Amino acid sequence: MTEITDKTNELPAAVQKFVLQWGDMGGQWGVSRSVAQIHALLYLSERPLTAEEIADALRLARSNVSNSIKELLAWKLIRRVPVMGDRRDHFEAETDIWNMVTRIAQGRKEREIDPAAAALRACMEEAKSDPRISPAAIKRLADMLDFVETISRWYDQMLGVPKAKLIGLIRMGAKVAAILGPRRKKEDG
Amino acid sequence: MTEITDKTNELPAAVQKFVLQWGDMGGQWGVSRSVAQIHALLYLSERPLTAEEIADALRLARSNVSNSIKELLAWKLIRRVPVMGDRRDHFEAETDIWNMVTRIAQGRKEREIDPAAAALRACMEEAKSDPRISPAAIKRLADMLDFVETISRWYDQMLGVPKAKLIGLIRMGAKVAAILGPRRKKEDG
DNA sequence: CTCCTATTTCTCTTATTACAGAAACAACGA
DNA sequence: TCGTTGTTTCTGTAATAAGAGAAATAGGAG
Repeated sequence: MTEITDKTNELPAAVQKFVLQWGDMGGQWGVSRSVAQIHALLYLSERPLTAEEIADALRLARSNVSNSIKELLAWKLIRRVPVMGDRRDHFEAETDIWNMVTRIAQGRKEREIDPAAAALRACMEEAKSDPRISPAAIKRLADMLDFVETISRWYDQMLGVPKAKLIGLIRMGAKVAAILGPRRKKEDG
Repeated sequence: MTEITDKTNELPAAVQKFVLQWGDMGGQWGVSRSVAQIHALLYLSERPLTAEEIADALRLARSNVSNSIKELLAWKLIRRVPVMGDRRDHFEAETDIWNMVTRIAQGRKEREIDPAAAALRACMEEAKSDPRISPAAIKRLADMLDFVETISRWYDQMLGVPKAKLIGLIRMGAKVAAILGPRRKKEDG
């Protein structure tokens, strides 16, 4: 590598804006900024990039990129792709947004909802055998548990629906809402 | 108040566990731990509590409780209730979980999804007038924008559906999934 | 006006997290 | 056995967020 790092290789403004915005959004959710930024970059990249290209483009530490890539791979939001004549690893993003979100949804469910449900169940057990806990409180715990389990089940069911149908279902939202009689169009006070 | 603070007034273990767990979950989401804990406590409490009772039970600073209460009120997850013969404010939680989640969903949409969509639109505009951005990248940005807007619309529509019907819809999830032919029940390997 | 209650605001401390940068380690091919 | 590539681990640091505690403020009720 005898050539000097070329600073004119900077990202186009629009890409940069997207990367920053996406990274920031990631931060507000559970994801680290680096992870989200790398994902954004790969999502907009035409060709697979190496870890070093990523580190260079985003000015991140190589180690950070390595770990973030591992995380993105675990989420299956990016994949390793081989490139002819280059021994280095290259990565590209999943470009199908619906695949992306189902994967994220699945991951978040497993990592957040399921453990929460388990903890709730434990609370319930403990509460039932504690005379100090009022029946009302027990009922509320039960309601909560029921809710969480209902949602959990629903999540799984929806994840089982083929992508195309799910998209249709969501795009049909307006009709579903209308059929279910959201609020009659009379004059509302 | 001449009586000594009675340390035997501690929360039952099950309640404590719930409060801690809930507070922790809040942290993983966007909510501060205190806010989530206070909400958990009120959710299980039989009677409305004063800010000081809350501060005492959770060992939080009074100021912290005050601010957290304000936040919970803003989310409409708790409400102020008057108590006969006591000038102090008392608070109780919304106990209907479906109301709770619709309020949270609405809030998060306004605070997170809508701004993200706006930022994305801005990126799109900028990208379209930048010759360096490949058509492929533009397409991906467009896909993303379309997705976000679809979801945003869907959110609004679902929030417009009356609670009871929404519950029914979700509980029916299995049937919906089945009708949409998730994967035929033949013998799965 | 003067208690009592509640809210609000400040500052300070602590806890958490993200990240850089160095270095150790593993795998593989020439 | 070296050189290349990648992963992993460690340590320090900077940024952020949360919460404590004091103090100022506001509003009623008597």
